[in-house]
Amino acid sequence: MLLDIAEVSQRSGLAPSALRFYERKGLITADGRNGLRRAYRAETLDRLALISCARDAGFTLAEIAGFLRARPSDTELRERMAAKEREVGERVDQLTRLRDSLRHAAVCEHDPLVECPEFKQAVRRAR
Amino acid sequence: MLLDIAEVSQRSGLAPSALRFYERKGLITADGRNGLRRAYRAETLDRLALISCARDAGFTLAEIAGFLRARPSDTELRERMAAKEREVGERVDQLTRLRDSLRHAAVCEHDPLVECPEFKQAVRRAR
DNA sequence: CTGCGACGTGAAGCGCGGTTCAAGCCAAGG
DNA sequence: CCTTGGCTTGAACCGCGCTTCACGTCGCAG
Repeated sequence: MLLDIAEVSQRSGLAPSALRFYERKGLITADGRNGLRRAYRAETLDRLALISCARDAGFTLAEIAGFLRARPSDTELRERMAAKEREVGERVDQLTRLRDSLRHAAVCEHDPLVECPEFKQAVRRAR
Repeated sequence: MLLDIAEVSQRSGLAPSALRFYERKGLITADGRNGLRRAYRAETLDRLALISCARDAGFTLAEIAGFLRARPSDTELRERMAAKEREVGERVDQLTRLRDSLRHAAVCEHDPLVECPEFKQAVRRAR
């Protein structure tokens, strides 16, 4: 019932070295061994998807490890998650403005582009 | 008319060491010297705001340097900017879903939180 | 003239998120 | 039995974005 590390690596898109690295950092655990080879439960794939997602979103591995240990009773952690939610929300706004700037820059005729007043204004809004 | 490095550092929120670092990387130039001290034109502050903004958005300094050199005639670069715009757009969508997941996680009663089906589904959507 | 403090330089160091390397073990196939 | 190939380990290394360090040079106040 356990998946070999090669299988997990392939299906998660993460290198075996990354899986071992995550194990050292306490993000995942190997649930068995085939000889010396690590073997993982299928749910580990869900967990890895979550980790990749959060890491892409700019969370540090240490933060992710914290959230993974979360239990409903941990109110301090809940507060940190709520704070993180606000932070992510701000980031969404900022990136949205940046995307709009890029959209304009891609068709703007100013030379250099950086001097375009529309672009500059967008940057000011994005601060 | 030129601003001393200390002034620029303070007003941009960047350490003098960071300004020198950016100069080595070709992101900014010192437009003069007061004795040995670097001095910058006021527009450098705009430029630094742009750099900070883009860096916060996940651009590498090398990418930023490329965009700063952009001229309207540089069609290859325009294409890269358009590509980056799409990329940022995807990131906005992903972060939006992540924010929604966090919002739910902060009030969810599952133990551990990671096992909440609603949360898991949100992660799948965010992939 | 003599500190003092903030700048200058190049080189080294740091934290993050891994990858790569050297050396070794193990299971399967020829 | 022996090779092959993919895993194991700890340790070293990498690229990024800076900061810190050691050492030197300014300009100004006392």
